[in-house]
Amino acid sequence: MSDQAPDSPARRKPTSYDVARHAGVSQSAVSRCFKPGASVSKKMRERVMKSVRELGYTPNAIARGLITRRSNMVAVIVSNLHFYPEILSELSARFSERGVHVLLFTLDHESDVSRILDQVWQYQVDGVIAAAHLAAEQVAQFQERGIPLVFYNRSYRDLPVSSVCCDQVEGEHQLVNLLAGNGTHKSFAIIAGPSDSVVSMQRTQGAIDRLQELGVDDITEAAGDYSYSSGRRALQQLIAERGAAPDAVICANDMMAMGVMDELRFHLELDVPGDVSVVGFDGVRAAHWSSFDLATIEQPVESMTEAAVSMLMERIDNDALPPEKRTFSGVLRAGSTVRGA
Amino acid sequence: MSDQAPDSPARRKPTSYDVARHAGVSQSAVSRCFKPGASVSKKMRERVMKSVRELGYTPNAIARGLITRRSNMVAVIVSNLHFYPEILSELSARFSERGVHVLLFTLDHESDVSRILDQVWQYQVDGVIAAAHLAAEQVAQFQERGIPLVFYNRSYRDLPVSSVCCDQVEGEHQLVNLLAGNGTHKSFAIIAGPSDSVVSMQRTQGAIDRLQELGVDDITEAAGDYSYSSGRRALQQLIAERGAAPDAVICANDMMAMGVMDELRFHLELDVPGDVSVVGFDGVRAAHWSSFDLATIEQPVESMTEAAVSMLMERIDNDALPPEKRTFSGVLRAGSTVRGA
DNA sequence: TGCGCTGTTGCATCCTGTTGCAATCCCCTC
DNA sequence: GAGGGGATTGCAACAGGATGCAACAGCGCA
Repeated sequence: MSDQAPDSPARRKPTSYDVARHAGVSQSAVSRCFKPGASVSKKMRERVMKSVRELGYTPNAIARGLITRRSNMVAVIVSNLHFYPEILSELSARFSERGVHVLLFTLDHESDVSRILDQVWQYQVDGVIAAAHLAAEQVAQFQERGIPLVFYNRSYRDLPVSSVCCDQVEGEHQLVNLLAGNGTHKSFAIIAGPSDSVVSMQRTQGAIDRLQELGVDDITEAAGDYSYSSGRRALQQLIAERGAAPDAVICANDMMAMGVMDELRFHLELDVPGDVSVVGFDGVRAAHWSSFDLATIEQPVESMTEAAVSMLMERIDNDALPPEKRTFSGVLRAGSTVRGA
Repeated sequence: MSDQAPDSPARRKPTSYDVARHAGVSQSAVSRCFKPGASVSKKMRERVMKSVRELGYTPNAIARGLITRRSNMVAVIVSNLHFYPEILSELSARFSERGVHVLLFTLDHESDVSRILDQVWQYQVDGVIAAAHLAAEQVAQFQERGIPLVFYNRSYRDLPVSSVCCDQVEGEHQLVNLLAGNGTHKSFAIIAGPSDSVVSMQRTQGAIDRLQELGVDDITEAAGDYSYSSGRRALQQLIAERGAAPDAVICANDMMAMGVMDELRFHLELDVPGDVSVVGFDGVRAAHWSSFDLATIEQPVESMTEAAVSMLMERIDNDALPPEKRTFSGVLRAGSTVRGA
């Protein structure tokens, strides 16, 4: 009588009720067969699973999430500019091991943040990893709503939030020590990232402080946006300002450092490190390539992602855990872009 | 009497019932205030919204998805190796414009696929973008379940599935024409990607066919895994086999081409393009850098992602739409790695 | 055979919104 | 003031599975 073909491809997906009817048991029995550790006899489980296979049943994670108040999803918020693909796939893999799924949010403009957060609340995620800048009142909303939040590679000195970072200041000190080791560099330039980036601020300030400790006072500053081309532009601007290239350029990240290297070598006909030394920060893949072999600080990405994931999961399982900041030391990679190193 | 502090941070999130009670209206009225185009009087909407603000209510997308059978989530499946960050953020942004969220799945090993698909079914996603290889029977499951699927940058010649591709064969023809244009190249090498990559197969076969059309018969082949270092290794192996460097190296993607360039220039002391010409495929950012300035085919990433997203959305809204394959032409970028070009 | 204990199972209710339908309201017209 | 019609609003039935509690089965032991 029905006008729907019994095996039409658009037929309704089977539910636990369908399975229960087919197996001649109650719906709750079916439910229990999918709950690890539930009290189900072997006979019951086999009977149910047989029907499950025959009907092609898959539990509905949405419905489950509604009643358990656990969606098993976490949001990962990344701002477009500074995102390394490795981190994202690393995060995704590690969450996946724990049966948790990643809902991805990318930010084009900082103004999107509140719109994004609205979405985050709606989707009932169990927790959030933020690799983007949030305002203090936005951070406060997480606390109000009881949603665990872990910052990745940025920390808020005066806010009680969890974060995983690489020690930016220590890293810059290592780089400056490498540069200053043999006294061949007199003038220094620093190319910062975007002015609203706390990480850039920490890195550049770390470098400046160490330089000043060592008695250097010829320091010029410029800023880019973390991209290759912005590194090149910043260098041009810097040289226009100074009238000559500095002895060493300290860049807030590797991308800009590689831009600087290419500008020096291919457009200004200067040798790296013969004429100018260059250092970066991050340890991205391309920095290892023979074309660059850049001196940089390698962030321990694996340890950092593992830490971020486990911190978040712990806080999802136990909401009484206080915020915690974990800082990892970066590893100096000397490369061959520093004169005399 | 309650032992729960009234403003404890862990208090239950307000639901539409709480809002309704607070505003003195029915729960369905609250629901309608969040449904665009629903019949709600201005007075009612204001009254409800006032309570919404006062209680800090956010609709629960999970519960909504349960009844509407639309989760407004799509799964994006990427296999680790060949993924460009740009594509992912591009996809995420375009879906976001349409109010759709991205659930990210990354594949480490091909064996993960069926486990991943299981997760995909459970999460009731409205559709799937796959930038990974699926077996024919896995593709069939999508049809059975009525979940729209669009492949990104890989197509199945003999399967009725939707896909968005760059024309690999045409692109290779352009590259070979560029190389062969002035008759200075006699011997050619081809570095393919992994053997299970259909894209790599198409690209290398496209190049070989065109070379043979032009009467070239000195062609050596090797394979890498799409990575920079595998390009270098493949070149070494190739030279060991031939006894000398070929006149031109055609690489299945840009990463390997850059590896080849670096191996040639920095380890074999050969000039590019003076001694050896190199071409890639993809048009990744680094290919544009002055260090490489690689001859390659630029995939029209924006058009392709837009096409993938709109194809998927159309099929989510209308499940009667037949599969469609869309192929975009790549744009030749001459660069400066081809002798005499 | 009867009793108590442990391990299973089913019942009923709950989670949070959405929506068809019917009741109601408001305002205007006659 | 009564009647009519469209716009609003509320009621109640879902969507699909989780779970506390009570009922019950099976088994060992007296």
